[in-house]
Amino acid sequence: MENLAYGSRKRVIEELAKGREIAIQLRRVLNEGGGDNNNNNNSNGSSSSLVAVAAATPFAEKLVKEVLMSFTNSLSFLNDPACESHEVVSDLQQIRDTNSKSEDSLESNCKSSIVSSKERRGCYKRRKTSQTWEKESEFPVEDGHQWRKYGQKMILNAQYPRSYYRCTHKYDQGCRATKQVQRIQEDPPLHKTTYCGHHSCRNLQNPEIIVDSVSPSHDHSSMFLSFDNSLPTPSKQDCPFLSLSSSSVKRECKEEEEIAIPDLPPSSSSLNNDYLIPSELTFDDDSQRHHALLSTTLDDVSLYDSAELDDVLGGFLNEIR
DNA sequence: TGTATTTGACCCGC
DNA sequence: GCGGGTCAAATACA
Repeated sequence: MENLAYGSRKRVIEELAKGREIAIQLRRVLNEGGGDNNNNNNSNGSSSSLVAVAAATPFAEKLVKEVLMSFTNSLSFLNDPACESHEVVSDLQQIRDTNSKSEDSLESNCKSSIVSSKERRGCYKRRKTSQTWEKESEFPVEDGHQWRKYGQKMILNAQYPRSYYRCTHKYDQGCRATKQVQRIQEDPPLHKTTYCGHHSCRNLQNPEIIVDSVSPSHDHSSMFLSFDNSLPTPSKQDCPFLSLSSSSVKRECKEEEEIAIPDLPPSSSSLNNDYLIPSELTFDDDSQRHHALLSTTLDDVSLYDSAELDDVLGGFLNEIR
């Protein structure tokens, strides 16, 4: 964010602020419409709240649509090549190219294109420091993704070896996500997991949306989202990037659910369809839970219960500022 | 037999 | 030159 030109940065802040205000309105609407289930547990509460929710839904949809529009605009501003960090461009470009060029890049990264398999050992282009974030937990965290261990090393001044994992779909889907797990201490056991890069793969094992992030104490530059693109791509009628549709999507509430600023798609000028940012709005009236789902053909971002929107957007603003 | 893990070698950034 | 990240052959496992 530090690299943002002042004008674009201002616009981003304005858009996010606008989105936040709209989200606050939305929260009120949803709460008034029966979002507060705890107060509607009497015999008539459920049906009446459903009616209220149904009545409020069109307006709520409109509000959420505006929220999503704001986010989309913000993203498009951030996609301005002048604003986008070199790092992200490079990283995403590599992701984009991976599927079609994985073999080529492997070769091109070698000093010699004609080498034996034995000589190719260790022939790779080490990624420059990319966006990372860390989690500490008593046990290595189950984050819903499939990982394959590809290395382990003793680290200087570290008591325990560090394990290296890559996404199982590195080769079949070109996913470049990796993580490192290192035990920090024995008793009580404590592991630090460092994630590097985000998943561009479909997570077939666990289709639910996983949001990886950092605690507030972490540097915001390392904030990241982990996405899942297993959901259908909505149309893009409402704006070049945005559309609304309806489906039923439920999200499991996880203990460590956090929302983070996603890394950005390539600049809009170079966008191909894979990187457009449509969005999807979901209202699950039956369960009286409200969700808005932002999805991209590459990634999906899920939001939430209405009460979370304020926090989420407020967090975005704080991060920007 | 196919897949995952282990482990030493290799390469790159600092 | 050193330390850390990745590769890939060898090995383990289901």
